[in-house]
Amino acid sequence: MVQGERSTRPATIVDVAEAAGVSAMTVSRFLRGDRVKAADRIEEAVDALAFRPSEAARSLRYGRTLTVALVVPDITNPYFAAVVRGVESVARASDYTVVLANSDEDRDRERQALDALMGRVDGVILAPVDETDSNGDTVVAAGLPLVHLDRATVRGEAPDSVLVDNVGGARRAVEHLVGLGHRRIGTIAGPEGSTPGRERLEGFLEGMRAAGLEVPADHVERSDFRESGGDTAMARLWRTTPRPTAVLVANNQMTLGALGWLRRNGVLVPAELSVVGFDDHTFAELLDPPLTVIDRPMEEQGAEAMRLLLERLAGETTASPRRIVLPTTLVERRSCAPPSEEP
Amino acid sequence: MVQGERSTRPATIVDVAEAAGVSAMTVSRFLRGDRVKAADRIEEAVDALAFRPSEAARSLRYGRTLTVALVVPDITNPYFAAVVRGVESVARASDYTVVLANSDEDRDRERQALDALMGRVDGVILAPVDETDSNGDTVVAAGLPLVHLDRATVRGEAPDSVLVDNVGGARRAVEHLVGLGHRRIGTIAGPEGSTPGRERLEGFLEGMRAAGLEVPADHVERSDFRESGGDTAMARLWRTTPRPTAVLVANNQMTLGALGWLRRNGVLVPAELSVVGFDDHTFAELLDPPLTVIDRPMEEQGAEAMRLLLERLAGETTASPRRIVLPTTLVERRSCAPPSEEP
DNA sequence: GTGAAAGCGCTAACAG
DNA sequence: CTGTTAGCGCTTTCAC
Repeated sequence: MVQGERSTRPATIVDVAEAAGVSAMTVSRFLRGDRVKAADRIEEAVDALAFRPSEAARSLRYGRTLTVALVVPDITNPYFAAVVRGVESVARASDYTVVLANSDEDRDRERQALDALMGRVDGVILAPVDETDSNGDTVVAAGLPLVHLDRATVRGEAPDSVLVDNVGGARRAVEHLVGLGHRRIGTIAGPEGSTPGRERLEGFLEGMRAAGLEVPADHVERSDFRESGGDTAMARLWRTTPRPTAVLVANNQMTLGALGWLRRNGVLVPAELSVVGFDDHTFAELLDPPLTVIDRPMEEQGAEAMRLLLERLAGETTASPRRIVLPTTLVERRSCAPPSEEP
Repeated sequence: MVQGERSTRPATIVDVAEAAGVSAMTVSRFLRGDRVKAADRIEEAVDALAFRPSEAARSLRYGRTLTVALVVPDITNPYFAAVVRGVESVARASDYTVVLANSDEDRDRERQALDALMGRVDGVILAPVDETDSNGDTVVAAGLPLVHLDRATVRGEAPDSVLVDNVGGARRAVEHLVGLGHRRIGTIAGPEGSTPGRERLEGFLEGMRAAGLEVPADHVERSDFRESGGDTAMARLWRTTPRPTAVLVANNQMTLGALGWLRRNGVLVPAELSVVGFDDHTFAELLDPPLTVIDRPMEEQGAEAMRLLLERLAGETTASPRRIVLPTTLVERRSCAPPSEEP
């Protein structure tokens, strides 16, 4: 078949019916799996004409597209890649197809993406760029089910959501460091507007309070979840006096930036500074030293989100919003050690 | 609006027409941008009813979905993230929406993804998992235009494609190393089945031949484009005798793996081994030492692919397949130095 | 078992 | 400037 040979328009169910000498209805039944006398002839005709039912016609007829959208803020983040895998694994067992869209951590892109998808999908899994935002309302207003993933929003109706225990995870990291003897612990936190940013800082502060430790203002660095942000935040943190002996970094990308800065500036981990990252990463093991992190069930998070969405799609529309919170765990590697002697 | 309030079915163009006291046709014209007397009343009705035209009906009517698919083998590779950006930037200026699918370097997943997309999109940009594969035929058979990105295939009809000068880039890397005085240069190559895998090795061998240098068989490591692959390949390469004084690694992920191994094993770069990577990476600058790489215009590659696809979609179906090859460039950082004295 | 008719929501073509 | 008619490809009645 030659590229671009679109002259012969795609075969329709009527073409198949004629070729097989039956009515369109019989072909339709055959396709659905009903027992039909002319099965053989229809099958032949389908093959011969390379017939594929028109999705557009089906969608119009059914009022559904059998497609759902997954909108994430950063496709290059391995965390979201794992989420995609989880979503797809559940979707494969259903009738639904998943399409992916990337908002690039940008509110407007997110809105555009959602706008473009409305009408093409039956439901949406969204990891919102910003908590205070309400782009998800577009989806709800269109009458489509929405599931929030990883991040909640504070505005608008709360939809179903699948989150992780960020507070507990950050607390656990602090406890680990305190257990090693650290008393001056800093953090590189995420953006205020995002759930993981807010909650991981909360957990950090809770942990410190519980241990009876003070947190000087300059030991809390606000950043942006990007590598470059982690880099500059680390630079500032290192310049404080007294400087922390350990640091919790609130996501994988920023951790890489922070470690880059430390290495370039000859700071030894963990001898001079202990580091705990948030979110595991293929990278974490390859680093020198291998990185201690707070991990979470990533694929499972995606899978849960898809399950919730499927339930909504199946019609359980009256149930009140559900909120699933998955646990976080500490993965000990070698980036943490007892603090060195006081200078 | 309450989540799940789907009881009131979405408003149709007829609902709007009635509310505004005109015919459906007039509403249709208004929506298209034509001048219409009742514009105000229609606008009001549209807002009041939260009307959104049904994409399914439009698709059926037009015979087109105004959507294209981009199918990539690894969404976590920053290279493909950049490609996505390029594709989307061109798409935004057109009427088309882009949906993303991930094949995870798996032939079957690729086929499934394409199957699911047929009928939902008007065209496909595909970065094939394997050259010897012909999943793209599904697309062509469905009468849809196809553009190959980054990787070509050898089977089936050749579609339009956007590639880069892998051979030239790899050669350039070798020339750079030879210029520094290296004579024993090894390579960690990609999978045989993929275009970049094959071509980058070709370029490497060409460069060596041109410099009059021998390449012992054990200085060529076949790997899989993954971090873990780069790691183990580096281990093997380092154990050869005599070992190379420089190495070209055929993609970004494997380079990270190789560097991880070198660091864990205390091999100093570039003092003991010079390293050139393929594909730039936010990471390349953060590494210690910053990595010298062969770079290529990634966003541009995506943009070109989308441009080719748009042309096909506009109806230039007779033009013979085009093949765009973009240049690669050497980005010198600090991972290469003259070889140390012979032991 | 099978078929004929009707309609999902939208718009091109043809009147007015 | 506006409305009427017809039909995109499919499937759900309702008949036979």
